[in-house]
Amino acid sequence: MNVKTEQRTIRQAGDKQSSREKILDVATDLFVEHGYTGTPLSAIAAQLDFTKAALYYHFKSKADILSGILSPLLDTIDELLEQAPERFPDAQQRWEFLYNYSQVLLSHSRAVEVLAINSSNSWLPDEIKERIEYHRRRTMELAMLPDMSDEDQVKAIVIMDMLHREIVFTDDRMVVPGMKPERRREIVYDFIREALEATAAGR
Amino acid sequence: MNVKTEQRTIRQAGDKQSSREKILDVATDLFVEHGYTGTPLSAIAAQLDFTKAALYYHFKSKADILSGILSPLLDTIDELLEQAPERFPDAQQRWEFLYNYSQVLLSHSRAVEVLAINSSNSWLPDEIKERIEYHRRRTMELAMLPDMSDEDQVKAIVIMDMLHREIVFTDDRMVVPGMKPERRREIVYDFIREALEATAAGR
DNA sequence: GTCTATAGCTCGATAGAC
DNA sequence: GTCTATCGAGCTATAGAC
Repeated sequence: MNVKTEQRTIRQAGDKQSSREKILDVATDLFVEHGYTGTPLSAIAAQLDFTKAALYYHFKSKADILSGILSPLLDTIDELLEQAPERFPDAQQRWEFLYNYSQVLLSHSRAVEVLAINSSNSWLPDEIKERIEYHRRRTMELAMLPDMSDEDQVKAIVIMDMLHREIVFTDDRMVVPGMKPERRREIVYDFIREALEATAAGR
Repeated sequence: MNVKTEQRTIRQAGDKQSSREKILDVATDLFVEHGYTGTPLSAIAAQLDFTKAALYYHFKSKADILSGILSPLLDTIDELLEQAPERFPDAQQRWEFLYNYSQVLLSHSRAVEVLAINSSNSWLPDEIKERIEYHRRRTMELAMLPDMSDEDQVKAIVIMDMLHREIVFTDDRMVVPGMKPERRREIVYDFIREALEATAAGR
């Protein structure tokens, strides 16, 4: 009997999640808190009152659990990138894309967090590593406009990084006391959009 | 006999480093590449043609090696923070401090990288965790000016985060092809300074 | 100051009962 | 679908020789 089974995220009412979903949910929490290599399967099993062996019915390996967490995010980004043209001709269309991109990240913010916390990628399955590398390269390309100066390219890169960070670190860190998350997001998005538009004007 | 002992960073000519320094050097490389929990002591020992047991003459635990890597950085930040006033009255003095702060981070950039890569802090010794938390809070305070609006506070936070990121990720990622690191740094610093000054003007 | 040897444990993963 | 039981490997850390 395990006394300490605190629920770290809000589960569905009635707890109708499948075991697979429960495992992914708990694993996400632990991977964010202790990192992937820092989280043994025994910890995931313990929080669910499962045994380690039970996990292997649903996933073929520890890395497979990680893939299960990240895949929905990566799939959605793939879809978004497929719809995008080779390059955006103007700042307006670029911003629309980047905003949509940020919404995708937000809708999978837990998975984004897992990636951000475990920024040493060496233990990631190769397939996942390649997809992430492609996403990074492609979104950077799309953050650029034709004939941009070197200076504005650097700025666009830095601003894109800011956009990524905003998804991950709003909840608990670096927050102005008493400010609602929505308000903060609004301010940051405005700041990002204005800074990006300045790079469009300067070219 | 270990054949594979590639040197990952440039060592001093003549290899006059003490064993302690060698261990810290190699451990830094591996902690950045595979993370702290992802790096066994055997990997550190193997790259030095030491045995695991030999490491325990110089350090009392794995966490102690980590402390050895981080302490010089944390000590230097402590010194800088001791010299700072409670608050900076104007944007000029604030920027001077933040620039000095960035130079400190740069002069210990490998240690900063170790911290950034292992952003899940749960395995850090408590003493180190507390020092880092204090540094983060204090530098954020010092990035603020008196009577700043909420909006400008958020911007200052985001910009400070940008400054941190610039220290860590210049070398290998998100770089404009063919651009020298010095040029990039110059552009980013200018961007940061201008953005920060805008928050001073807006209050 | 570095070694061999090993304790004591936990890891990821598997076999097979129910 | 989850269990008990267990394997072999790898882990941190220690004891004690040299």
